[in-house]
Amino acid sequence: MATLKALAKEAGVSIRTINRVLKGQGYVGGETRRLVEAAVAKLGYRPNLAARSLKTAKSHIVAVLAFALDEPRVAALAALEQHLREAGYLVSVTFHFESKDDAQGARIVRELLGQNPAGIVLVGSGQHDPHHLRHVLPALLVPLVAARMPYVVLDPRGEPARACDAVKIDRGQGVREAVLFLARERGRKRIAFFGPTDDRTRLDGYEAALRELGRKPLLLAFPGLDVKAQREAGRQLALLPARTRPDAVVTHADPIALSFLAGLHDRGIRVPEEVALVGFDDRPAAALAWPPLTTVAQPSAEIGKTGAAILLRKIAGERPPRGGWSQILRTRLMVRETT
Amino acid sequence: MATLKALAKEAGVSIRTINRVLKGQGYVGGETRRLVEAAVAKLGYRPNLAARSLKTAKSHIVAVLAFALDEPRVAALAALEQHLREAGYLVSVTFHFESKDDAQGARIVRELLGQNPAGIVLVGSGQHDPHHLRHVLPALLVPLVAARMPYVVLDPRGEPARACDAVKIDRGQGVREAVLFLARERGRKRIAFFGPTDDRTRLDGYEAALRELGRKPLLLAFPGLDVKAQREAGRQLALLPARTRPDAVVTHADPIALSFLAGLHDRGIRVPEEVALVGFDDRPAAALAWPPLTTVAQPSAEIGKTGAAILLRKIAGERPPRGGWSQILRTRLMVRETT
DNA sequence: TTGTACGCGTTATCAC
DNA sequence: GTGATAACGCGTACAA
Repeated sequence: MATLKALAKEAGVSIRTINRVLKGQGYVGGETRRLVEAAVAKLGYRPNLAARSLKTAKSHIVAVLAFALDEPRVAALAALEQHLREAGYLVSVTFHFESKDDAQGARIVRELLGQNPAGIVLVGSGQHDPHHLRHVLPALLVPLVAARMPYVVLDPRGEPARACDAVKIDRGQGVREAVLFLARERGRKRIAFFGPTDDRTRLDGYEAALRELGRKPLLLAFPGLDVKAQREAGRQLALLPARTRPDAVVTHADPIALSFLAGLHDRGIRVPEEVALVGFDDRPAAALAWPPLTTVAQPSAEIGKTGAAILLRKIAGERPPRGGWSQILRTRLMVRETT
Repeated sequence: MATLKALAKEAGVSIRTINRVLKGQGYVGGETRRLVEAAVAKLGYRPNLAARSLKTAKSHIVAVLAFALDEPRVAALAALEQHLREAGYLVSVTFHFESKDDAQGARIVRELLGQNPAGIVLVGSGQHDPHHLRHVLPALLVPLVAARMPYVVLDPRGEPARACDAVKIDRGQGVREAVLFLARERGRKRIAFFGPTDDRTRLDGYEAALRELGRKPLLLAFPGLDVKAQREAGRQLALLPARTRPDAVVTHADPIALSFLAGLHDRGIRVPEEVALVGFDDRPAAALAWPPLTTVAQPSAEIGKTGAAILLRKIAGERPPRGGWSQILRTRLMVRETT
């Protein structure tokens, strides 16, 4: 590969001059400039980034540590990458999907720190993993903070046990809007919630909305993340007499909504006529369901963009703004055919 | 960050000795070794990878260029990353989702080459993009080959117009197995195909299976990738008299199958009793559909693993084996409730 | 406006 | 066994 020295020889000028032409700083004679540019084109010169990094003591790599990547997260990651690329950074991705082994996570963070990246991005866990929020994520943050490594967490899906700089989604607000939509636009009277109860973010929104409506919360028993059990829960709904049966169900996530929906179909309950249904996340499966699932969409592209912006400012050494770096983004209700 | 020099000072030995201890090559006195190890632990020494890359003229980065990332591809990418990580490489990812602009693709490849990565991985387009296979992908391969950059294409979803080293899926075989399963295990008599006809890979498998069965192909008119039109096609099926109506439909991909399924539901056609249905890819939406969709699964983890193996051997400078680097992997039929 | 020379941290060659 | 030391390619202070 061509080096600056070879380039200087080819163009018959000094390295310093080449440098000025490439950086576009300072004045260079027009003829000299043309000579240099011709040499660059001829030799196909590319700066050696390792040498540059060594000299400037700056890494041009931002490391992403991903604990789960469903489609909304991939979209967020793509947006993040695009913005960081425009700022001159290369994005590396390390996958750590089996989050059960806490020690391995620590090892991976150590390895990432060993790469001396300019910053680190953590992309939160999959759907509903309290263990991750309470133990895994906080443990990983400690060495980052200790090393003063600029970092940002993308959508931790809940409240981590340790305060951190993150781009968050206002899930409570999303659920609240969905409930109010069902009550006001669709005239539903008995709006239930189906999902884990140890994640307060969505439940708070649900309860807030019911308070606004002057109604009592209606929590369907949630059997856990087992798909078959969730489908069975949908079937059970048919056993309730139509008069006391919920006429709308807001769920914790799209997969949960779709499993529940399958149970409703099994028993011939008509959706949305008898029971309306709302998911959360707007995964591809939601739009492809029958009927297409109304769901609360997270602003994936904005998550990535905001995360990139925060990270770049932290890398630049800016002081945190009042209230800290974290930002909370709004969701959007995607109305389809289950409501 | 601690350097070798600081380490040498701390341990009271020369840099060369430190190096021997860290690399474990040559003999070092036991006492000296302990001294060095203590210093490493105390200063938290991490080798500067930029300096190492500069000296060894080897990059430790493998660049991935992704044109689309649905869940099966993310799984493949995760497997690829894990294997490359074990081999000491860092995986960078560049997203290029808007593949319409061919010039931008070329620019991104130029930029990636500018990073001087050890190798490059191309992760193929989304579902059914003939333009990508005929023009975009071949155009991107040219500079890679010209620069003698080790590369591998992960699952190009069809046959690119230009021969390339790739991990491929035997889609034809997958479709063939699905058809034979429907005929032999499920006793279906009129098995139709629903999907684009300009992609021969799946159609060939379909036709081969029907030949084996001594039957005539039955191609449903395909309206293109518009979801609503696909759903309408499902509705149209109801208009056919039950005696001539297909009793099974094999489709080109899961999203297409699910849109078609919605149309069947709209008209009250029972699945699988009246019409069986098979998808392709095993996306999350397939398992979450009602009824859960039988589909042909691609071996995502194996795709990633195989891709990593090929790339590592190309990076190591091995000569291509007889028949070239490319490998074709088998699919697996996931039998669920639509058959 | 242009040229020279040094140092970044690592690796590896060469003497001792 | 161990210690100096040169070189990788780039960026820039300093000199001309």
